[in-house]
Amino acid sequence: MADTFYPMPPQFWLMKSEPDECSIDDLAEAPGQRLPWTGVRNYQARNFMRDAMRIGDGVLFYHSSCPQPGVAGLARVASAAYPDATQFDPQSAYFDPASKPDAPRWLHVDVRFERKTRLLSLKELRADPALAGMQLLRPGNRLSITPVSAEEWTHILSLLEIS
DNA sequence: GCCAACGTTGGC
DNA sequence: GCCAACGTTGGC
Repeated sequence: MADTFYPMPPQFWLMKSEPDECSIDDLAEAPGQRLPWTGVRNYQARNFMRDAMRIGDGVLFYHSSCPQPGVAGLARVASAAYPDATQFDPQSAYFDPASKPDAPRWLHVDVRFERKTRLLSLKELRADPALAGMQLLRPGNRLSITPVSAEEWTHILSLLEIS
C-alpha cells in the first residue's frame, strides 16, 4: 500500500569539533542549546548533511585536534541542511570566494545538545574490538562527519553507561 | 613540530 | 582524464 507508514530506522553520526572552537560545553551554553554546524568544507561531509541526515538523528560529539581526543557528549540533528553563511563572509576563516549566493556550495545542519558524557577517549575506542569497524578509526580517516552504525551507537552508549 | 594520509587544484 | 604539487587534517 502506497500510503502505509514505514517508520524510518534511526540513524547515527559522529561529528568532530575542535574544542578550542566549539566544545560540548559551548553547545550546552548556546541559545536554545543549539548551533549551526558551520565550517564544513569537504564534499563528502557536506553530502552526508545534505542527503542523508534527518532531524532527530543521534550524534556523537567528538573533540578533535586537542590534548584528549574522544567522544565528549551526545547531540541530535536539529534541522535540515541549509546554506552556510560563513562561506559568503570575507571576514570568516571559512570564506569561499568561489561560492556564489545563488548557488551556495556549502551547507550545514543545526545540532542540538543532548548531554555531556565522560570523555570516551580515542585510545579507548581503538582498543575495543566491538568498534573495530568504525569509520572514525580507519587508517588515514580525516572526515569530520562519519556514519555510526546502530550497533556501534548502542555499544558506545553502554561504554558510557547510558541505557 | 612532525608527518602520514588524503582531498583539491591545475597544467597538460 | 591523468597525475604531480600543494594544502589540510589530526594524532602523536
